[in-house]
Amino acid sequence: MIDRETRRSEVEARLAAHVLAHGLSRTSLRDLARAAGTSDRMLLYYFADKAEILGVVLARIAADMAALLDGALPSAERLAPADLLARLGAMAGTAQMRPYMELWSEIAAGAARGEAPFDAIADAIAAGFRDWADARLAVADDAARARLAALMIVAVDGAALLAPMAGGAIARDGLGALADLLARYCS
Amino acid sequence: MIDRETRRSEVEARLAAHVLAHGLSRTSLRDLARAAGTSDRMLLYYFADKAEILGVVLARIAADMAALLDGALPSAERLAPADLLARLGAMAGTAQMRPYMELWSEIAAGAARGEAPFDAIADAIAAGFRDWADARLAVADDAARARLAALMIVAVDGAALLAPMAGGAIARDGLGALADLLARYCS
DNA sequence: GAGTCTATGTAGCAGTCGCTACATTCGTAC
DNA sequence: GTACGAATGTAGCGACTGCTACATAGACTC
Repeated sequence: MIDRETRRSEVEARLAAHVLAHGLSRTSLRDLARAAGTSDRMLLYYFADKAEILGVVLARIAADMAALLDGALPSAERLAPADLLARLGAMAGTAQMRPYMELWSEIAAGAARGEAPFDAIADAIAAGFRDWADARLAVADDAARARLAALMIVAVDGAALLAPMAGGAIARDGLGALADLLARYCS
Repeated sequence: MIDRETRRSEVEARLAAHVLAHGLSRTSLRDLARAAGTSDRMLLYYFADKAEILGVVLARIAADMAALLDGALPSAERLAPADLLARLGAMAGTAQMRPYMELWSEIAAGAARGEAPFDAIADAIAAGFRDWADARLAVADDAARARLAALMIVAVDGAALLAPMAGGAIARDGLGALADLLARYCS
């Protein structure tokens, strides 16, 4: 027999892949179990209940996304606002990144209704986003940098939310207009 | 007995109020019926099935929101980008407007997964937003105005999505930073 | 080999879901 | 009054939900 913790970790990884691919709508215990190659009975052996499953899985996905972001743009180099926005916008449109953004908007919508565990996780993810941007902006003044970091996140999240609509035109035009503004501001 | 169309319209209004207040999570036929003061049996007498109910109700809510926006800021007067953003941001934070924005993020999340009827409705709402902003921006060049309108919508939607997180700080700071940028650009 | 603990299967409970068959009441036309 | 169609109630179906009681199989200790 295989060690429980090892097996649980494997299951966790498969669950994360499934949730990332299919969102939060198809997450009954039986669906999740099928995706993880086990039974609902075993899921509730590894985890206390469904809420713990979602919490653990979403936390893992958030960590994966953070690692992906860090890998794509190391915190060592700092960019001008317009450049960082361009990089962010390009990354958010990537096939690799899109599932994360779609899931993120689902989590955010759940958090808006105050549903657990989405509210806590959404808070952590949003703060992570902002810190990530703050650490990569080449802006001397602390307060100004924090505000610009917030703007980056607001714009990219808004674009992600609007990406499916009107063929992505609104998201594209909005980010483009902001990039123009930022370029003017920095020169 | 009351005329069927009259009764159906009354039910529709109550359903809209309920969905607006509670979002899409508590929308079982029995929940909806209770909120409308009728029975699930009667809902399926007025409407073909649950999908039609949601479609009709969401369309009605979207129309209400459009009317609310028009009433708050008539299309007669055109504003500078920074001013329009300030007005939009202030309105989105209103107690009257918040339920619409929360529901909007739920609809957008559903649309991102391609679920009917959210995809079609989301498209219509997003286009309405953009046209609304476009008709109120005091910018001479058509292309530039369209891009700025898209930016308004992207920013306000991003802020709405992030409003529940970190006490609203990210949304507030992001919109503030953008307002500064726009003010500088316009002067 | 008996006893014990962990891992897993089987079966099912009580509740909710969308939806429907059937029966009944009511207003109206004749 | 009677016949009829429209409106409404009652009851339930089959599928799904999260979760659990019970049984079993295997590994380990003595």
